[in-house]
Amino acid sequence: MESEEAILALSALAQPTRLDVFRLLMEHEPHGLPAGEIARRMAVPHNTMSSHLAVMTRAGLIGAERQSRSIIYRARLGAARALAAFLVKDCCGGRPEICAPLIAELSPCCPPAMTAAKEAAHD
Amino acid sequence: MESEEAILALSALAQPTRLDVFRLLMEHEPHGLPAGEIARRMAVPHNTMSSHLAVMTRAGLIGAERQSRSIIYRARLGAARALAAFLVKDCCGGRPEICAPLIAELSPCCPPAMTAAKEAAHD
DNA sequence: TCAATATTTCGATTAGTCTCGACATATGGA
DNA sequence: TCCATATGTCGAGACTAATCGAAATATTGA
Repeated sequence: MESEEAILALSALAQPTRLDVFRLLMEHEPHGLPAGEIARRMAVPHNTMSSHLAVMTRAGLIGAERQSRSIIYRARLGAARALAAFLVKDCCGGRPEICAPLIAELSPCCPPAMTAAKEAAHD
Repeated sequence: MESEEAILALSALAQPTRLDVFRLLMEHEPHGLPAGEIARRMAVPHNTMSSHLAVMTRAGLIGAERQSRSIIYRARLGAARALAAFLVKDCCGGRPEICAPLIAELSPCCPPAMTAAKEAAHD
């Protein structure tokens, strides 16, 4: 991920409504939610939400697909992962020891590199 | 990490100069760099840089310590890790399988669950 | 074709951010 | 104390983002 791309994603998420929308859409993976439903749940006018969704789409954080009259938005989990990786990647270049604790922090909820699907059922 | 705190960190990093400064300071861990040196390297007036550094400090991304006439800034790696974790944490709640790939993505550069405890002592 | 629904675009207002010159503060040494 | 160095604060101008009413665009079904 390039800096310019990261800046887009960071500014998209650096806004309360949009951050909440992204989290909402993450919760609704893989089905997604229609634009109107998102606006209703966030208690934001539909046109305001529309511009927020446009910002997030431009940043690559979400994707849209028309389904009859509705437009279904879905979180792009890969984008979140890429951004998270970007934030700690630099330090890894020369010194893996610096970001190793990140793995440790995430590992409790997501056992790394093994039968994650089964082992994590106790969560 | 709370949303409000995350928003502060995200907006702090959602600006080209500040993102570059953060990466620069990451590279210079654990020694840090004086404010003037940062401004010089980024080719930005010292007062402009001063306000950027203030924003980042307020967001908890960097820390400052006076050393004689200079003020040495250092990246707070824990903040970067916390932000990265925040970005993927929600999905882990119900479905670890969604963020397991993040671990996979970071693992190549940072072998997980190794000497993390020993190496992370200085952060 | 017409009306109802779902979403986006336009336009204007308001609020916030970025930048930098000028000035202020803090430190160390002569 | 006085000066040089290092950094921070203030204030103004230019730019950008957020919000939302009103109008425009798609889609579906009668």
